[in-house]
Amino acid sequence: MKQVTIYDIASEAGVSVATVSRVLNNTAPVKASTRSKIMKLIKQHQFQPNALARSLLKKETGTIGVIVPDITNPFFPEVFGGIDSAARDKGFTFFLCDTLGDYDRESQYLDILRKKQVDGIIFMGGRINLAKCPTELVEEVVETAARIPMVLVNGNLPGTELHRVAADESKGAAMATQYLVEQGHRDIAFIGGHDYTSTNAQKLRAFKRVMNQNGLPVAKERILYGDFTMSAGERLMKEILQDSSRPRPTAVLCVNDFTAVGAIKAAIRAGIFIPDDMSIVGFDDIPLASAIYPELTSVKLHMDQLGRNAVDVLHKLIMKEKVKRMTIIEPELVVRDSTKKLIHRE
Amino acid sequence: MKQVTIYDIASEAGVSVATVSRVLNNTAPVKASTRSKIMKLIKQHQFQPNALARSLLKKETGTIGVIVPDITNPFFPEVFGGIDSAARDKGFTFFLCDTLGDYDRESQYLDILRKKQVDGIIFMGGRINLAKCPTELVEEVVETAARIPMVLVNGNLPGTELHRVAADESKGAAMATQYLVEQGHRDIAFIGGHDYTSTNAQKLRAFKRVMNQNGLPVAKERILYGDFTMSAGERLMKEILQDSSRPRPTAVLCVNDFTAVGAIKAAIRAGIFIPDDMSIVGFDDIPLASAIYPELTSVKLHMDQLGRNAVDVLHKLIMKEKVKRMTIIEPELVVRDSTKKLIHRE
DNA sequence: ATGAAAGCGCTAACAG
DNA sequence: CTGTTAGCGCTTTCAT
Repeated sequence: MKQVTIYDIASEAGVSVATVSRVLNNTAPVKASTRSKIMKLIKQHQFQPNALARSLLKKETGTIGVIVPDITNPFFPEVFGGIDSAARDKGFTFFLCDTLGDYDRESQYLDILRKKQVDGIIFMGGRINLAKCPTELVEEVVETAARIPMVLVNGNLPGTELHRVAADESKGAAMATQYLVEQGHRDIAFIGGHDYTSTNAQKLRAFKRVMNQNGLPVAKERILYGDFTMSAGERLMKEILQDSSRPRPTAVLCVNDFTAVGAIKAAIRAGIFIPDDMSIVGFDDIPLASAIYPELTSVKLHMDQLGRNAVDVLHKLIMKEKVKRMTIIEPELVVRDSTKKLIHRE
Repeated sequence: MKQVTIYDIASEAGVSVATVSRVLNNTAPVKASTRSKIMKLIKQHQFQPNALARSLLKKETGTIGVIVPDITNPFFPEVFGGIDSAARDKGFTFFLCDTLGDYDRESQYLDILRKKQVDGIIFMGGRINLAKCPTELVEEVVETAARIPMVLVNGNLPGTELHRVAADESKGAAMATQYLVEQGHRDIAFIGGHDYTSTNAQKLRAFKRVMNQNGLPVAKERILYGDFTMSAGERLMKEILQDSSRPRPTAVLCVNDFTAVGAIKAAIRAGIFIPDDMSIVGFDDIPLASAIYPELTSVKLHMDQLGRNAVDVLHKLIMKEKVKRMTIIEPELVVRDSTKKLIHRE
């Protein structure tokens, strides 16, 4: 089916393309009768102006590129939801770029998004979550950001001036730890993720700091590393339970909800009651957290707000308005049923 | 920062734009020395050809529009993952259009995608899941599909010739029901979704049919309707448990996993052990299903395959190759820990 | 092997 | 109020 253009409409209406363009964009007054004649033709032919041609000229596409490491991980759809709800009324459409955390794919997408002339980029995951990101990878991002407005969500590239929106994970971990301590827990384990990620580093540091401030020791055996998955949570919890060299911890802080859910499963399987025998805290508060039984106590990161704020910042960047470089979202500890005051047994 | 164009590269290299275009696309032989000179300039300026201009000319954008009703519902990221993995190597990028199940937004996106000249559309959710879809809504889709290759995923618009890829939900429901019956269950309830959705209708019909075939009655009180959410599952399970007019069913078939998870929670809270006191089957097999305790027996719909097959069909449509109008994905019953053989107590 | 020039469909001066 | 025209950045004949 041949694409109908503004020329077809114009000639059929007996006017010039300029006039058609004018009614299309309401960019100048058009005689009512001409206008309605044109409108009729537009309806009749189901004419939709070619956005490529328009964008080519206007140098704006109304499109935002959203880079995520794994859309299958509930964290990111939640953020995306926030992005969408904040940007759709501004008329933006989204390229969803799923990188699978692969740096090469990130690079490719950065290129593609430039070619496609997106108005802005929201970058999540992958290289911006590394405790130490290789210089070339940083450079790439910086160079793209020099040409296209960009905001990093929940990540960082130290040494750069990139705009960021992030949850205060360190504070969240501190809150959770302090809460557990106040519930009477003294022997708390930390089930972490990859040690080369900044999120793991931050949470672990905060955990240790708060334990310290409370005069509580953290044995080396109490720090476990995994890969942020449910099965890692299961495996690590099993490890903890099998360690017969010491009594089991009365509480566990997990690096994210997946890990916590896995840990809970392993515990229940081993006949340990949650929260009676052991308290468990997750991180992120993805929908899963309140879906399981017992409902998970978790540090809510307000993923939707993360998305919404990212759009705010990005939009200002696009409009060349002034924005502050860093936006912090306050986390919130959501206490549910997986944690409990410790009844000292002696 | 001024966008650098093919003209800048050309003039700086002392050649014509045609030559630059040729090295860019490898579309005709270029003298090695010229080529390398150009390449160098491209690298140096970080030149990326403007895809809009190219697409305007070529009449293809390498972009697919993916319409989903709710990216926050794990079902859709899974499908999207399949789409992505099948299409990215073909060089496609994706517009993710989240409609929130709102028909107006669906219409808008259909328009936007046409304007943006996408090469194809994958349509999920909303109007294509209605048991009876209003004619105007059907028309819109048909008209779009007349201009842009489109495939409907897990939905249908009866009376149209649109291409579809769908899981056999009816069969899935039949399998699950038959399985429960074979486990000795005779009093089975069905916790459904909205009665105006085709998915609910299909599953319910299959459920009743199989019960019938086994000579088992289905009391009216055993069919409950909700809205596919966890809280509906909770509420409906409570309702079932509070009905003192009859013994509680020994098994429950749920319209989806969310509902099942909610039902399980309500049951556990009421002191009912799953699966010992009651068997529960979910539908879809989203990741959540295997995350909870007890792990949920569920009808796996192979969401990723749904996505992959949709891309296959769409790609052939785009290439104007022949494709069959309907692709069925076989469901699979995944038996886990939420179901159990019924031990008759009398 | 390379260049000149004609568009792709649209918008935005500039005239009238 | 409306028409003419010059591009936006790129690809592609058609020459050379």
